Amino acid sequence: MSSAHEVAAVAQRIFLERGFDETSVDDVAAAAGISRRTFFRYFPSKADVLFVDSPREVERFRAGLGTGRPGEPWRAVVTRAVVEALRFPPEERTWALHRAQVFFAVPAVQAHAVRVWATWRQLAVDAATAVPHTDPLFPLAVGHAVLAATLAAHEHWTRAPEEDLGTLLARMLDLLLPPDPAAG
Amino acid sequence: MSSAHEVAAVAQRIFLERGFDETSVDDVAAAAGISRRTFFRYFPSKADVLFVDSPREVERFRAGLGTGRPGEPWRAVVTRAVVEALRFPPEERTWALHRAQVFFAVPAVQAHAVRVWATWRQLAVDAATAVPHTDPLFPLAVGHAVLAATLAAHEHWTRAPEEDLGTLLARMLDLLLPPDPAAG
DNA sequence: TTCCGTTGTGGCACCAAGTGCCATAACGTG
DNA sequence: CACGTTATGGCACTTGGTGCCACAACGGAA
Repeated sequence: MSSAHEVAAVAQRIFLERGFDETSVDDVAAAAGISRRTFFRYFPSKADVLFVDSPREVERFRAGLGTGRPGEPWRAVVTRAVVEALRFPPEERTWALHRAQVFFAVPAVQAHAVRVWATWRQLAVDAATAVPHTDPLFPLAVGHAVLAATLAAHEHWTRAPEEDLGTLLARMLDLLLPPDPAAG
Repeated sequence: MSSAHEVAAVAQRIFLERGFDETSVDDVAAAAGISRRTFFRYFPSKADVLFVDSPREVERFRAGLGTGRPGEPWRAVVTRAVVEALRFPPEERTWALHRAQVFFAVPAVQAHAVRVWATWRQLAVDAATAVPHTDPLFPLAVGHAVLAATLAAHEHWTRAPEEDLGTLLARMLDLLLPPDPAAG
């Protein structure tokens, strides 16, 4: 009855109404009809409520990075993987937008996202390591570029919600991914 | 006698010896000879101990962004500003390296750095806005690129401390800063 | 059905980070 | 010396987070 997703939905609604810092875990637990202790069994921290879908997105990113066709440029593969991983059905658009808005409004939430970012970055670094390159900084650069582009796209999206997130992601990646190392 | 810098020095030493999460604020306060309450008057949070120099670095970054000579490419100006802002005298190298190591080892510290990052990013975004461009995503991309390059350079530095941080920063910025928008 | 092991849940006590309030010590100025 | 200002310390309180234990719910085996 009270699955993690349902608790997350309740929590996100309250966060939007009252603010993240102004809402205690007890408030969320009470509103969701569970005990405080059970809340912390569902989510390792208060902020993690907003990242319920994260494991699924990470998994899709990992899967997408492995779908490169022979001869396909690595930038295209990475871009496709990111866009596919963060795609959502139209009915979840509002939910995703609200999540992004809370994210950029509350430093404490961004703070907790650091752990999630690390996973993304590591996947991108691993993928870039497989690309032939001479500069040893190349893989790390790709990893941080993926993160920066994702962040930047979401930030712009919260200010221009009518635009398409997938397009924004692709454009940001085009601006931020390092040039092809084979060219140098 | 017990200035903020001295307390910070004591704290960083303990963090290195015993670990950040394993050291309580009471431990630091006791070791520094001040009360717990006074500690929180010096630093807004436990993690902020590691960012004592941050305001000065931010100020140097801001100043550096304003030193562009006429005709000088914007990428060169940004790169110079970042490298100059994060330059330190040789005797502080060990201190800076230790700080970077604690930083990447402890997610809680990275978490708190989000606020500092926001300042850097905003300065870079403002500087990029002044550069003639057509793509509205350009300034945001520059802001996130500066952050990503700084992070990536430090991360690499912690794994290869014999290399020069300034050089690493410049190389990472060269990889991650968007191409000149006037070319497109 | 009863018995039993597993799992989900709640309550309780506890620790650490952070804050507000107030008392008091230190200090320069008249 | 008296005074106001400022730095410090103590105390109580809130909140996030965890460990431990008790108990209810559930499914399978006798």
